[in-house]
Amino acid sequence: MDLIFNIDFHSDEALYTQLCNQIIIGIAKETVHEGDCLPSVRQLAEEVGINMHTVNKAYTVLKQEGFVKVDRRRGVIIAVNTDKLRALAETKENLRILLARAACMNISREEIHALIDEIYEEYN
Amino acid sequence: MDLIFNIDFHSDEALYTQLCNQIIIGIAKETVHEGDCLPSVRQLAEEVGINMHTVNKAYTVLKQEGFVKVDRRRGVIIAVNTDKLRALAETKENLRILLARAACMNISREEIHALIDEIYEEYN
DNA sequence: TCTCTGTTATACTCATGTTATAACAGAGAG
DNA sequence: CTCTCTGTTATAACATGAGTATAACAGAGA
Repeated sequence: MDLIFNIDFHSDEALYTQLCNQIIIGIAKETVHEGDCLPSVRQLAEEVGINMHTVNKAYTVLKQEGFVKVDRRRGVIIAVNTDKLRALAETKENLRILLARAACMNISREEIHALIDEIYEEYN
Repeated sequence: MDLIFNIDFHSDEALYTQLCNQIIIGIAKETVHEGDCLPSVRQLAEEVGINMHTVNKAYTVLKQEGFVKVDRRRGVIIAVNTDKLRALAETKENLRILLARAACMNISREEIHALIDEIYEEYN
């Protein structure tokens, strides 16, 4: 299956951030796999109706964060560069504020665990 | 114990967002409780060395998100307005992208559950 | 050579974050 | 009533970032 991009122009999330997130979710759901090519910047820009530079920014961020790399011959390809210690630290910091909000709203630890399982089911 | 604000002027997070997060974490950790007063906008601005309007924006956001309310006599006080269904939905959506990143970096479901428990321990 | 990659440069518009100065209404204290 | 404290509002200025636009470049494959 191929990646389908769904851009919300009225969202407060930046367009390039939406692209990044959807690609990352695609990797997690195994819609795309290690070594797969992503559309060229011009192609994807045309497809979703945005500027080439916005797509390029998304790819640049994904490259810096270690999700893709550039192959002169094939373009941008999925290549996850695992820095697990750093990823664990970042995940924990992001969870800290997310769980604080949840705790304030009376969401229990058990409800969070349940949500985690539900989402991991989505990722097979 | 009182809230201690730690502002990072070099962060890419907006100053008012940092204030919001630290207050929310303070509520979750029970450093501040329902009914407690927050510093006045001018007081807090002076304390952390930023503009009054930046503090005011943080308070306005917290009010809109249902963490505080304004009492004409006492100022801004902690008052969590629970909209649990909405909170659950938002939490799940935020977890989705966070877990996708984690999954890409080979962080297992069990490791996430462990992180959750570690953080909830911080919140007693 | 032609055409496709990503990349770089420049420039413009627009929204947002932050600061600054100022003023206003409501409420408590003297 | 006056003084002083609240939050709130208005206006203006500036820097930064997001997004677009047009254009050009080097590398690689056909």
